[in-house]
Amino acid sequence: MHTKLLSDEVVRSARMSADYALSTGTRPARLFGSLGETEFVRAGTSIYMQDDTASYLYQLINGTISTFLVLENGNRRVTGFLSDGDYFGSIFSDHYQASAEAKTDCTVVRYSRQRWSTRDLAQSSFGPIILDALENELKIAEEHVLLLGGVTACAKVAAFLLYLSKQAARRGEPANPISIPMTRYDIADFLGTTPESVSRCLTKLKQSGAIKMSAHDTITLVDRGILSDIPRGY
Amino acid sequence: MHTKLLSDEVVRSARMSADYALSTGTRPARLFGSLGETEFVRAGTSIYMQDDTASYLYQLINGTISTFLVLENGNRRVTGFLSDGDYFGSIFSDHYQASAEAKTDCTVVRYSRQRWSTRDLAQSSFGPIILDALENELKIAEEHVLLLGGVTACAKVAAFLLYLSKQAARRGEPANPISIPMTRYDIADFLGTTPESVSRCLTKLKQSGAIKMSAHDTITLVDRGILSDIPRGY
DNA sequence: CGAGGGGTTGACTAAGATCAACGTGCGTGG
DNA sequence: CCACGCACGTTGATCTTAGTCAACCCCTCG
Repeated sequence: MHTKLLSDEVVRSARMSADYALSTGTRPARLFGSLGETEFVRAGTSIYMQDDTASYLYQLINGTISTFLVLENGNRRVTGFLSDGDYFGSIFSDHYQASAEAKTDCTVVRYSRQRWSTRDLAQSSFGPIILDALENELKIAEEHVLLLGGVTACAKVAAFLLYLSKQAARRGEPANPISIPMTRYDIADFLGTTPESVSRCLTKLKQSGAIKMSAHDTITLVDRGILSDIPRGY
Repeated sequence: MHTKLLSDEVVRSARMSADYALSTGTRPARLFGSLGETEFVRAGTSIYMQDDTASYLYQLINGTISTFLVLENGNRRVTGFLSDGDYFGSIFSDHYQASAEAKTDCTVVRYSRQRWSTRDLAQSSFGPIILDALENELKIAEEHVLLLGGVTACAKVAAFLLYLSKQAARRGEPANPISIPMTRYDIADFLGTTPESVSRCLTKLKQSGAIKMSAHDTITLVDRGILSDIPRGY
């Protein structure tokens, strides 16, 4: 236990980039510095499948990725939409708990887990970075719980739009005309509703003037007050 | 960075108890060995409130605790029901993200966070234990997402009963006549439904022979097959 | 040009939220 | 010790919401 896994220099540079990124409000650009392999993934491509051996730990550098799982009854559940800087890859498990799929063209850094286990890495000087990854995963799940707990479908959809806007702001993009890289089916499976309901709610929000839709995948948030507090019989 | 915070002896004993507990299928009895203060909490008592300064990190030794938060619109969301061994107390934040309340008489160990931050502790020899706590928090949130994503209210309630049974088995209690220490309101706020719906679903499950209720807070799971796969028009 | 996938809308239906009444157990105070 | 209040639980009646089935539009791609 507590073996020295990596050279101090590599560790220092990785930490530096992480600190820098955090201080500027964006996310660290690299997980393991030069140790990770950068990979480019085309939109619509699968990155890994549920139950596969978890050979890599990933960090998303650029783009949007969805993670989802298929239940025994055949239902699909989207467990998260990942944004720049997010870590993914079932950090505690030796098999992927969900499938991961690129919704846009993406850049990811992947790091082989063959040689070192996550727990060993956490013991090494990389501990703080592993902690960042865990904090990240936890925040995603907690945010998801809040969205899923919403009372009406419209409340969920509105909260989801605000969530996307916050994600965009986090990675330095303008928070207002937000782009929706995922399909209505993805959104529905994420929010625990149906694509039809998502569509209807967007229409209602559009009619009430809360949002504007320039295209199916481009939405402008006009009145955040309405979005953040959808009344019952909206 | 990486200062030696705690004596090796204390660390070793804490690790030993954690390893022992994990190997027997139960949870570690103590987080920080003799460093934590043991506290007894009466049923119905608040342990801490949302937005308070997070002075302590907690581990539940015995009993059931619920964590919940109140949204701006006044809605309450129960974010988790904690069981023996579970860690809680907003590990990454300096203010509690939710309130915590004892549903039964409880024994907890609390550890002051005044002197050492969580991240510093993770860097110390306690790293593995902090990792356990994080893995624990993550599992709770992921489980919650699965329950909340359920299609019908009855499916959620049935899944919730199986979840409680699994929790009971984890802490070595018999998995079958399960005790329900929380109210229907708590369950409803946890599952994203209403107390009336919870009650109705339980009645249906009782009528179909899937469960038996000896009291409001004692349920026997009779047919787990029914519970694990509730059809649409149940 | 046709096929297919995603998106929207409409009509219908079923699930569940709401409002309300009532029952039960428990604790407190007369 | 009993009576009362109160919180929780259950059940019923009603009505809103949203899931389902279906048609149609639009766009892209072969």
